[in-house]
Amino acid sequence: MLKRPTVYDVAERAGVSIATVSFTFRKPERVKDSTRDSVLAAARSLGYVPSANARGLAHGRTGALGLYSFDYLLGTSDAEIVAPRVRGDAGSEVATLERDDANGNLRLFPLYVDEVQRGVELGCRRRGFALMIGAGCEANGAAVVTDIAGRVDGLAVFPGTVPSDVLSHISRRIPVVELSKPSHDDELNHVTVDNVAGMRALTEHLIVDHGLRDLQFVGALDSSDNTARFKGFQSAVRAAGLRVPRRPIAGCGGDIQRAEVVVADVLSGGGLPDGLVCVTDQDALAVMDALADARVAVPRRVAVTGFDGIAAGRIVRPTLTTVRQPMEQMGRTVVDILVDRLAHPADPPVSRQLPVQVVLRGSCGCRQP
Amino acid sequence: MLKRPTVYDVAERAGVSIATVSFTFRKPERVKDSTRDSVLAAARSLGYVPSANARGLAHGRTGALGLYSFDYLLGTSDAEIVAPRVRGDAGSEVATLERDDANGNLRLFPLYVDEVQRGVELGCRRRGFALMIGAGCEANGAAVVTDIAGRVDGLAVFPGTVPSDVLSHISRRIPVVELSKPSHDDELNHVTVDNVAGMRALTEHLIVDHGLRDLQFVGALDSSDNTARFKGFQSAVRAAGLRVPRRPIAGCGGDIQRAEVVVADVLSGGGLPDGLVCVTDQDALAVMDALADARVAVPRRVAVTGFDGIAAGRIVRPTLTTVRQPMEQMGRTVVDILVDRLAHPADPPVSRQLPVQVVLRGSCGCRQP
DNA sequence: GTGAAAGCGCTAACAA
DNA sequence: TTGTTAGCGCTTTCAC
Repeated sequence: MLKRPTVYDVAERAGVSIATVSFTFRKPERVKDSTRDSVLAAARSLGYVPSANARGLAHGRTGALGLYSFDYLLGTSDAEIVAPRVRGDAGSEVATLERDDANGNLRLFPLYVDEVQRGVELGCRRRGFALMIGAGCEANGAAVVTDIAGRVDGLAVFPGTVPSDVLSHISRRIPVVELSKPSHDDELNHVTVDNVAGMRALTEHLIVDHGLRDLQFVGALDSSDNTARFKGFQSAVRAAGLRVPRRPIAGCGGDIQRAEVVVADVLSGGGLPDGLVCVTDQDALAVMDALADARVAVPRRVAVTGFDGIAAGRIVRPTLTTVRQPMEQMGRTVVDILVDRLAHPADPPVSRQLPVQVVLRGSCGCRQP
Repeated sequence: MLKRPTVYDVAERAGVSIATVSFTFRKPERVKDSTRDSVLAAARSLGYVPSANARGLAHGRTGALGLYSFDYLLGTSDAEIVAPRVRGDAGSEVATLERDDANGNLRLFPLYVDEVQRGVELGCRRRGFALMIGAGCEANGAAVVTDIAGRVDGLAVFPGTVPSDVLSHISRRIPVVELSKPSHDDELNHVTVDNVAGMRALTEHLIVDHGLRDLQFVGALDSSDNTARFKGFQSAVRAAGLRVPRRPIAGCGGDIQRAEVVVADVLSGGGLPDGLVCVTDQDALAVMDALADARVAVPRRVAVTGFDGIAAGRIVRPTLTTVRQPMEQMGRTVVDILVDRLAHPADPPVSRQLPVQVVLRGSCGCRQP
């Protein structure tokens, strides 16, 4: 392990040339059986593992795809790091936890990004690509994503994670898919969902089936996804002849502290509306938490809805009415696009829009909490 | 994008040598300000992204770590693939789902491997490594893992995913951590948990606090983790002076069909024991499902317990009593070991054992279902 | 402060 | 069928 064996070592040991070693691994059928056997034997005895790095360099392709995502994990749970025990440490004690509440204690994992990533993993496997994943924060984001871009044949990024100039820079080198953004006239490929139609359908449901009249939209319009959702909301409200909120209530990004502020503002301000239509599930879950703290019954006194369809929405009580994105399918589609782009580099960028699905659960009043 | 720009292109454009270009990116302080500016400008106008591949080759290190895991994802949900709509496709309809049961419908994601992977991701980020992930099946496993091994500086694998001869082969090239296996006298590093103590404590709880006398162990002894858990179970039963089952009841690996067979066997065989101590949460969840189908009340007529602490155990009713592994911490520890090995290649392999935690919930009778 | 040149480990013509 | 050889894009002494 000190000096990693190379083709040269194997060739020498087997008494052949390096080309023959290479052939033995890439096109085994082209070398004589006896040669192959001796090369394989030499490789085995040496512990030879071909360097995909060098191969990629020579061949012009790395055979890997990259995925760059949010850094929402960072700083999660350093507190829980405990000094690890050494094996054999006498009497490694076992702690016992007697209370473990499903609701509050449950982390939101898997989130939207996790489920999309899962789809990407599936896609890569199916297409025979390795997957390189990374995430960064504002500070080092550009550096990290550029690093990854330098390692792969194609890259997928979540929206809002990479400055667009960095992205367009990268896309001159390799194909890039940006998730959840409409196609500008840019050189990027896109995978989106129908945010407008989804949010419109959900809002219509609140109005038509539950007879709600006074609806407010909660969430920051800091992404095109969110903006489109607000448009869908407005359009449904307008079509019903109701008063159309000009602006959303500030969101909380899933942060419970900020959700409490939001709820306090709503309560002290114009009073409670009939429904709070949240821009994401994470916003909605935080808002529901804050409402519970404020003793406001959901859905009886106010309906709450989300958007995304993350797993946690099925777990909370009341269960969360939402619009589900086909997250895994989005991930697979990303890979399909990238592979296709690799095969046809000259073709113009593509944009695929996937359908969404309204999921009616407890928080809108459809089912018993 | 057709011809990816290289150092040569940048050097030419900036009117400097390739060494200067390289220096500009690696040691910016060593080039004159004006030179750096012109190189950066050239790089920008060309869309230059350094090839980490080539750098790795020249430098001898890739700066990436690898994680190889189960292929439990494969073949998951191809059925749900729908023809994607093209953007602008008029009236992308929105389906509405009115029933969405939390229990049955919920996928088990995130599983044990997902949570460990999360820890690995965190660790990589903290240590400045990229992460390459992959998984394979029996058929192509060796090829896939070798491919990954050829791309990274260090590799982590889940137990039972890679034949040990392949692993020891790889470990001659790069440091390898195998999860959840005790240290043999091998050249691999290991991260384990205290399976014996955990299962012993859980079993004691059933005996002492719930007064259960007739306990059976459910699960295949096909891994050292599982074997250790069985040992812990036996040891607690023996210490209590109860009859010690010589062999476990065959497990089901989380498969509901096979769980039904297991439950049918138990019912038709010696009759229902007081408790079914399952080797993993997935086994336990499947067994609970099968028991529910057979109208056997848990925990009233039989207690059921698991091992791992996956998220799904908090969601099912009754909630699952189990032993929680510190999965995220295991992932972080894996990275720590790998990085350390890279820094001190001559040191002997290490083994870290992490503590576990008994989590008392509904399925043993501790809380209301 | 900058350039020339020798590799890093492998692939793929082209020759033999 | 196998060997020779010229790169792939970058880093890194060592001169200048």
